Amino acid sequence: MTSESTSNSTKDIILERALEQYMEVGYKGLSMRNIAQKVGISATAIYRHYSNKEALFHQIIKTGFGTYTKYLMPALEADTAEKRFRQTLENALNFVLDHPKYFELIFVKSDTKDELANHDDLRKDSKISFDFYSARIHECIKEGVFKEDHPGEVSVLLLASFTGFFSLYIGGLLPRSEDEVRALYWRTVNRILNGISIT
Amino acid sequence: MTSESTSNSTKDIILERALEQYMEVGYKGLSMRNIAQKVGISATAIYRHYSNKEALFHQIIKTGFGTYTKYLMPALEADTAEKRFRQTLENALNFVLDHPKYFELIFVKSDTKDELANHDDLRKDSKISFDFYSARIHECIKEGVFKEDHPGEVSVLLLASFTGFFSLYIGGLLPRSEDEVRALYWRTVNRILNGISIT
Amino acid sequence: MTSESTSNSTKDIILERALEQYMEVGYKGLSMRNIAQKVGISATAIYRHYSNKEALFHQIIKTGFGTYTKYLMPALEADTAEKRFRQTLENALNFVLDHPKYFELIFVKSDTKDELANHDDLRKDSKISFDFYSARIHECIKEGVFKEDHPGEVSVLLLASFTGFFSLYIGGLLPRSEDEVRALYWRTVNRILNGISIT
Amino acid sequence: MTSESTSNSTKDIILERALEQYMEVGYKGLSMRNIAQKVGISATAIYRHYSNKEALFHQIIKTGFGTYTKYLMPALEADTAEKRFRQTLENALNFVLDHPKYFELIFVKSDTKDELANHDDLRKDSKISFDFYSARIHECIKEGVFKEDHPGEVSVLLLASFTGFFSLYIGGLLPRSEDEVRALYWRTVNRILNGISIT
DNA sequence: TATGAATGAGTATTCATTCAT
DNA sequence: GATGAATGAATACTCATTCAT
Repeated sequence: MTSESTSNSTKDIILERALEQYMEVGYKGLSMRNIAQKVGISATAIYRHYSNKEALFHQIIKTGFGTYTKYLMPALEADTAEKRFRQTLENALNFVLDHPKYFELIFVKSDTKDELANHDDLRKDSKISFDFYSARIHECIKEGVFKEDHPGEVSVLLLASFTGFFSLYIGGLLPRSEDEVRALYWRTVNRILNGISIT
Repeated sequence: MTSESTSNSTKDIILERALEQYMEVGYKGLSMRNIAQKVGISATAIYRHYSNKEALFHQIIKTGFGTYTKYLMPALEADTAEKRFRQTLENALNFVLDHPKYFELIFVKSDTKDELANHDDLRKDSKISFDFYSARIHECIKEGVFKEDHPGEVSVLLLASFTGFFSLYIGGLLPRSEDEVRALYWRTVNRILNGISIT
Repeated sequence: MTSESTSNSTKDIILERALEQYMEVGYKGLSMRNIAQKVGISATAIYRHYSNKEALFHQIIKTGFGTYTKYLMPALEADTAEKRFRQTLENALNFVLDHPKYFELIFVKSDTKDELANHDDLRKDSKISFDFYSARIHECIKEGVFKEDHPGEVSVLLLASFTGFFSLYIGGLLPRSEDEVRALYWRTVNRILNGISIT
Repeated sequence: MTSESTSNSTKDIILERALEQYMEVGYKGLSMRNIAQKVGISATAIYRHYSNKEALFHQIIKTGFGTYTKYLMPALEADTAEKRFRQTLENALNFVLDHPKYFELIFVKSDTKDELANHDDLRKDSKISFDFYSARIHECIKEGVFKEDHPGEVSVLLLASFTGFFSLYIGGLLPRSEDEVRALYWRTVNRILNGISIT
């Protein structure tokens, strides 16, 4: 129960199966019946644990953001801004490789946006992870690791690049082997940091 | 409304409303009833124009790819590799600003991937636009506009960056004003080309 | 146009295709759309020729009875009761072999019974063919070809036997070759006439 | 209502009403809505008991064959081939009088043939009853009850006759009173066994 | 905690038919 | 004679949810 992917209670198993099914078919395709079948309980048993479909979905997103934050946070333990920044990139990569479905849920699925728009608590969770990223970049600029530049816009650039990179990975357009993806990731990071054009 | 995507036949109106609704709720949420209601015809009248829901969706995607390609192609008229590359970026930006829903459909929605997986004709359409992008980058490397580098990996970087940038825009995380987005886009392009770190 | 199975007018072609489709799927499965498609005209064009689905079906049955009667009648030309009886059996067999679908329509399909129940003209057509049969049997008893027996009950026996025989044939439970069926038919007729048990 | 086919569970009631409706309108005309209405439950409640329309129809046929077999089997207890044969005829008659709709379903309806063609288990059920019939006839020939004759062809004759007789009964062409039909049945049986013609 | 029965709204789709052309 | 567009009713089926047990 303390590990982020293992759990034993029926409630947690429902959540896991629901996440899996959601990633396949989206919110509208998410079916209490189908989840129940995968869990091995009756459809109505779910209502013992979640008051309705939306409450269950809400919990899926909440768990996604929580897991993401758990991955990012340890980067704070490094002792320089650059190390904290690079560790954040490493942690984000690990998150995506470990939980591609959560990444997709958080960064890609539009259902999530709708849910964010309507629920303050989720918006707060979302802000935490975005801000973490920005803070690392601000640090780097402040400490001279990056060129003197507009911190918000550099954040945009990096966030866009990494989100895009992961999207390509999720979409199956990058090499499948984890080692290859890791290596390509860091080469891509370096290209972005150093630029690709001649002058 | 004055843009080139407007048309008057019932068939085209259905297509437009279907696209709109698809972007809100995905394939599973796409409802023939609902489309019909928005168009102002009976639910079954749609079948006069599209044989079924999937045929309608297929046409949505096909039109999306077709429109995208129409935006990209004119870049070939420029007379240097770099100009063709920059014009391609410009055209892609215009496409996203003019047709954000088509962008989302093509680059983000997973339903589209399923459809691509099952239909050769769509896969061909998809390949055309991806290859166009790659070809521009290869040219630039070959002609010394970019550093000597692995062309495929530079493609990955650029594709990831722009896809990510547009995703942020679509997701509402960038300034709304078109002028501001355009300016930010080009500053971001330049940062990627030139790098952001000091050495 | 004078032959019972060939015709050229659209009206007749519709009738033929409708009969074919009816035999496959029954009245409820009979579809104006589907008939039209087989004929090669639009669904609504049928209404130029038949005022609605029931009128079309009515004509199918009427044609079926008419054709059956046309097969039976020539038996009257034979010069003895027994010859007329045997010729009637021969003609009925020919009708079934030539038009198995009409046989099925007339003797098996319950939709036909419904239609008969509601339409006097069809009931009259039906009576003509049944009476023809009975009349041949009455003749045979009267002229001593058959044992002195209850004519109505002998009719029942013969009608049951031949209807049943044809049903087995239609149902695919008898040999397929026409020659074999013909031979088996006559052996069966003789067994019925002569009995099968020892005493 | 006091007969052995009545039962009280919703599942069984659905089956009975479905059978009734099927006999009126055939498979295509069989409507889940309509069955539900007759049972007095909502249209969708049926799916709690039968996974879909075909599963329900399948069960109808299966029950029909099962019932028929239950009627025939006790004939085996008689102690001579002739008695077993005559008892089989008696049992078949009882089956038809008790369950005319099942008879029609099994021997007449073409939908059943389609279903048989596609489902091994039903085909097996069907074979059991046909073989039972044949076996009784073979016995009779072997034991000299019938003339030395081709057993398969005698089977055809008898099967055809009785199927045809019952068809006439079902079709309303025979006397309605059960006693009269029983008497006519046995007179017809005797006529078939003994022949009707003079020589 | 869990289940089975049931419901009512909603889904895609087919159909006979009408109407304007 | 024929068509294409459209309609409204009907069909099988799925779904979230409630309730009694």
